[in-house]
Order: sequence, then C-alpha cells, then structure tokens
Amino acid sequence: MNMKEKGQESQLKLENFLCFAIYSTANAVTRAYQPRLTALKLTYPQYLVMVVLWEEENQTVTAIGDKLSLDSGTLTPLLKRLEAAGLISRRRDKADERQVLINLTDEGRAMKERAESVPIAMGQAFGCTMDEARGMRAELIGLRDNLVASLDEAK
Amino acid sequence: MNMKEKGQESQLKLENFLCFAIYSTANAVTRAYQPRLTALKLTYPQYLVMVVLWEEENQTVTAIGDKLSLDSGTLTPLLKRLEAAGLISRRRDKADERQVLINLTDEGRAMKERAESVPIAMGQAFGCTMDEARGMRAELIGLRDNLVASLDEAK
DNA sequence: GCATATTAAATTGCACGCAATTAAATTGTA
DNA sequence: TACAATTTAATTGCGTGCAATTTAATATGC
Repeated sequence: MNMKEKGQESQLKLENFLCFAIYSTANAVTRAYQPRLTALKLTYPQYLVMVVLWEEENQTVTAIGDKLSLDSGTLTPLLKRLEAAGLISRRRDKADERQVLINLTDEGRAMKERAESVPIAMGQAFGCTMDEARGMRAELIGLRDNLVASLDEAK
Repeated sequence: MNMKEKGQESQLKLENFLCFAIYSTANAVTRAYQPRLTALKLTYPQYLVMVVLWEEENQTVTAIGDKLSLDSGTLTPLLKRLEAAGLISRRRDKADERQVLINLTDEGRAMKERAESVPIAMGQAFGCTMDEARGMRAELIGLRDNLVASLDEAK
C-alpha cells in the first residue's frame, strides 16, 4: 500500500468522521433528554419549540422555524400536536392572513416552571463544566454556520 | 428581578443550550451532505452504513448497529433499501439462523472509490483545520459517552 | 386596476430514529 | 432431554426532518 492509498483509506474510516461524532452525539442527546421530558409529555423537538415560546410569545411559524432551523413541513404537524395537548394556540394573523401566530396557553406558560429542572439535570448528564459547554457550543455554532454558508454558496 | 430568577431564566434560553447547538449542527450536517450524496443515490444514514461495510464486510445487523448506535428498527428497513438498490446482500447465517449477514455486492464495493471524494469535499464545507476537527471529534465523543453512561446509570 | 411575483403555511411523500412487541433460533439449566 | 431464558431480527406505531408541491394572501410592476 502506498502513501496515497493509506491517506485516502483513513478518510473513509468511521472513527475519523467528525460528521459521525456530531450525528451520534445528537442521537444520544435526544435519547438522554427523553426520560426527563416524558414527565412533561413532550418530545425533544416539542421541548425546543416550548423553549422558544417561553422566551417570546406571539411568534409566527416562520419565526420559530428560523430560530430552530426547521420548516413548516416539520413545524405544522408538531405545532398541531402541541395545540392538541393544550399547550399552545394557533390563530391566523388578522393583519396578514398568511401568517399563523403561535401563543402559549395558561397551561403551556405554567409548564415553564416544571421545565426549569430539565437543563439543570442535563447539565449533570453532559458531565462537563459550564466553561467547557460554552466552548463546545461556540465551536459547534461556528461549524454549523460554515455548513450553512457552504450550502448557500452552492446555489 | 432578583439574582435567582435571572440565573434560572438564562438556563432556559435557547442560545445557551449546548444540546441545541448539537441538534441544529447535526441537522445542518445532514443537509450539507445531501447534495454530495445524491450523486451516489444515498441518504446520509445509508452512507454511514456503507462506510461501515467498506471498512469490514460480512457483518451482522447488530454489529453494524453497535458501530452506528442504531437498532434493528432503524437498520432493517434501511438495509432492505440498500439491498433493493443492489449495493448489499442480506442472508441468514447458516451457523446461527438468528443472525443476518450483510455483505457488499460488486456494485456496492465499487462505489467506495466514488465515495472517496465525499469526506474531502465535506472537510472544505466544515471550514476548520484537521486539528480542530480532531479536537471537536474527541470532545463530542467524550460528551456522547457521558450521556450514554448517564442513561445506563438510570436503569 | 390588474396581472404577476412573492410570501406563509399547509400538504404530500419518503426515510429515518426509537420504543415496544413479536417471532424464531439458540443457549442454559435443572 | 425438556424447558425456561436469552439473543437476534423483524415488525408496528409514532414523531420528526426535509424536499417538493399546493393553496391562499399579500406585494409589486406595468
């Protein structure tokens, strides 16, 4: 085996894949949140939507989608489930009937308090210091922005 | 607002969530791979399975699942699609009929060469140095192992 | 003013992920 | 040797993600 072959082979080894580290860690995150969220009867993406709404109410589907990088194909059915669960309301904006405004119900607003324990418990599960978490978050967001930029360039 | 409230509020802000950084970066990775993989007519998880098989043939479903942290509920239909695409074969192990051995077809094996360009192109898209990539990979895997351990402890 | 373009959400179709269950084969164990 | 326990895939059901299309409302250009 010459050097070139050796170099290329290492490129195609799973253990060297940064993408797989991200992929498998993301799956592990979802699995780790699951037991903490079943008490709230939320899935992990539903929890993220609730976090966005706890920060700011009366948001459009697009505004929520921009923050979570999700489109209406994902959000519409998810929001309908949150509505069916009595946590949010969906109503057309009178001023612009194209838009749907999402608001918390009293029940959805009240859930915030019970949800406070979730990130605290998860902080334990991550098993890293706040500083390490901050560092990784910054690195990941940098990576994510690079990926988004490379996609934008391509079109 | 007192200090305690301020502290708790910051815990529930999306921008502070390490989990969301991982989640949204993982989604971005899948989207970024997509254009590179459509030439091979593979989805991103299918590509990962092929990577595992290019490293070692004649693996059971469980062996592949252990490497990718996926179960038969995910893998069985995925492997059937790869079989339908003519890239792999699935056959019961004669020595232990419970197991299904997955092998590459000639076509699947031949695809490896065309796939060599994918991680190289993605390296560009990530926009970080090899050393940075190695560092992040190690940090993510550490995090993932902590999450898995916390789940194991819970049961 | 009116046709065209754009925008927002919903819909459709497909492929994951994963919990839970099932079916079949093998292992262990009295 | 019987028979219970374990192991391996497959199956079922549900909730995402996302590309592509559709529908309805609004903005734009002539």
